Amino acid sequence: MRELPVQLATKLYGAAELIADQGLDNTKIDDIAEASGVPKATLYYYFTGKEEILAFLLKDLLTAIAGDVAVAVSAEGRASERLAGVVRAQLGVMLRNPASCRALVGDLGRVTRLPELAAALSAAFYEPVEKLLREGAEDGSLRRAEDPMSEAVMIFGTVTIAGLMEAIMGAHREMDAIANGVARLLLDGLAPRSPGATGA
Amino acid sequence: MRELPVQLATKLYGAAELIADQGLDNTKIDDIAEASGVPKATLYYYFTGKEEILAFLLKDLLTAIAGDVAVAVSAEGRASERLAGVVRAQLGVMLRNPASCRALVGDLGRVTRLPELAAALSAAFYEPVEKLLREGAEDGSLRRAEDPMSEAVMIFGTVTIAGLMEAIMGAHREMDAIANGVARLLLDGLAPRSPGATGA
DNA sequence: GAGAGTTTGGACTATCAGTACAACACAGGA
DNA sequence: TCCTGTGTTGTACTGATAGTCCAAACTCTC
Repeated sequence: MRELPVQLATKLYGAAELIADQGLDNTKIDDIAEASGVPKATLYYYFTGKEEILAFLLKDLLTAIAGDVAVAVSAEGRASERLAGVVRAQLGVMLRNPASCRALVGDLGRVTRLPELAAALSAAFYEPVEKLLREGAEDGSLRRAEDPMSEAVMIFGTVTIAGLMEAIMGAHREMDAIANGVARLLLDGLAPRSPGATGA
Repeated sequence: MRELPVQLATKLYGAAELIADQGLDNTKIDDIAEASGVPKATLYYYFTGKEEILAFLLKDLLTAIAGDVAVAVSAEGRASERLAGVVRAQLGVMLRNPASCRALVGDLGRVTRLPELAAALSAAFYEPVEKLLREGAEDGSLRRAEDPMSEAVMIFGTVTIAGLMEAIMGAHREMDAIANGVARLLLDGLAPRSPGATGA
């Protein structure tokens, strides 16, 4: 992939929208060319194919995150506060670039888009866990969540990413070790337990 | 999609491997036919296309998760313990079906597979956050992590999924509200703070 | 104004997803 | 036994489109 002129890069952002809406392989190269105003021949001059175009867009997103995260990491204050800053930084970039985010999942989402899968996911995870969170508030073993639904989503995210990492890397750790790590993070958090030194 | 004979479904699992390795649209229908031993004409008799085949495989994974999670949720014990069980359940299914997991990401991973993106991700997030976790252990604002790398991964997962959810659903909440929710989960965890009622 | 790198239109090719259809298998019911 | 419906499969076909090729033009810089 050749060095990309800025002007051209700018034009490409519109393509993220397109890919987000249709999924990568329902999006024709000619569509991208038309939507971005960059001729197909030029696209092929810079990229080897549409995957590389999407990769460029995602890399761009990551670079933006990298930048903002770096700032947050090296800010003033205790680590716990800066961690909160990191969270804000990443979320900020993502919310400012919804199209790229949607393209990221959209590609995987062509499959997940099917309503039955969304329903399956909800039944498989969100509803049971949400119920669990409520029960935990009852029996006192979990704190009361102000938004159980979105906490259920985050829990799912945490477990899923941890699992994917292992599945992809080829599980070198014991399942129990992973599960304990995840459970500990979810239950106890990152703040130290005893000395009331909770950040932000 | 017609009701799928069990025998046929079984044969298809091999296809997950294929899709995981090559990504969905580098995988030809004819490849899937050959690898699974199910003739192309039969595949089209049951599925409308390869997306639906992948969707079937993922739905299968979700159904398995749903089953095991349901068991964990309705087990005996306090909610916090059962939550740990949920984590184990999901991870267990995922690690037992690495090919499907890889297919899930692989499709998105065709793009992420590019080494430069993996490197970008690492630079953008894992390394800075890992550093942050170490610093937190120093200044006492975060507990000492036994495996900062994998905690960094989980943190990334939590934030990313939360962000994706908003980006996809079309951000109806304020960024700060989301960030606070995420930060609170990450820092304090789900266990109640004051009464030493930590689960599991 | 020469020459290197870039940009573009347009025509071409090769590959494959998806379709069509006929033949076959095999059930159960008359 | 034949008949009918439901799966199953091979094969041949078509249409779309990703990706290639190339020549012409355009834009720099020296």
